[in-house]
Amino acid sequence: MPELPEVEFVARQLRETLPGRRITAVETRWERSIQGMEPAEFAAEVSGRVVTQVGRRAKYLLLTLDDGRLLIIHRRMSGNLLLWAPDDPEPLYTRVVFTLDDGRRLAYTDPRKFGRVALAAPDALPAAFATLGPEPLEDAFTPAALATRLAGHAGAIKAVLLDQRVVAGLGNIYADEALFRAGIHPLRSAASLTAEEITRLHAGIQGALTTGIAHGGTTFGRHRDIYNEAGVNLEHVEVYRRTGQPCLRCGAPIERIVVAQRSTHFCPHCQPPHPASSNGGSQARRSKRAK
DNA sequence: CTATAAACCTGCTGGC
DNA sequence: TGCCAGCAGGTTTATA
Repeated sequence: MPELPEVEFVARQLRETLPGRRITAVETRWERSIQGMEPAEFAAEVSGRVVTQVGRRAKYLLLTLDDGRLLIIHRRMSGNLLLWAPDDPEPLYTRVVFTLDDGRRLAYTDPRKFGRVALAAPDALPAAFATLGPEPLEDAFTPAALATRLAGHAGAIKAVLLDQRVVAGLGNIYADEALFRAGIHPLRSAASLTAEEITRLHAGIQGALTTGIAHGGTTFGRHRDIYNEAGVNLEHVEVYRRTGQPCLRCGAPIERIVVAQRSTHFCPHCQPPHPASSNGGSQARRSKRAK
């Protein structure tokens, strides 16, 4: 479930709460939620450590410990991190519990059990980290950088945007939103996009992500922040899960197709299938015959 | 390489 | 009301 905005929002909350706190105990309720070592070893290694920093890379949440190692959490489809006050009952679907030295606890909850918690040294990160693409909200991510990443990918742009090696952090919601903002059909070949389209896509990616973060992420099911509050970005999405509803720009009904096994939503008028001509985005009209 | 499917899991929703 | 098919924010692995 969580994509970059949902992970980033939670990282920001944890950053105000966790640094300086010591983890005094770790309990595992579902063994496979711990990756790479036995739960007992994990508990022994993590217990007693102080959290010094909170960070994020792609959809991974990174807690730096005072021995330099990283607690790496990936929520996958249904994971949440909930701050759990001493008097409250244990949250549903709790898989791992971190007890803090102020008496509060941080619960990793995950009904579907896809998410993973791991401990790793900075120079021995999980293999996936080595191939992650650029962070789309960092300065180095320019339209030219995006163009470089897309070059050579003949597949559908929607599928390419979901590839974490191309750009890190986009998932199904924000890929659809970014393509709508850019006026690009999800089945267009990534390699076929013009420089102008890539510039619009770059802006669409950043716009969709920052909007998502500003609204606490998109919740239509399970995403919650550390205080168990839902994000409200679902009220601000333009195409995701809006099948059959009128496009907010032109009124045409939003369509749903399947791309790379994922539900894909787009406006058939604002995101035309083939060429870049007759673009619904109202801008980009004249550059066609310039050459 | 690209592409598609299946696996990992459980819960929720909508249709009949 | 009850049951069942289908769907869900992600990633990895296996197969063409």
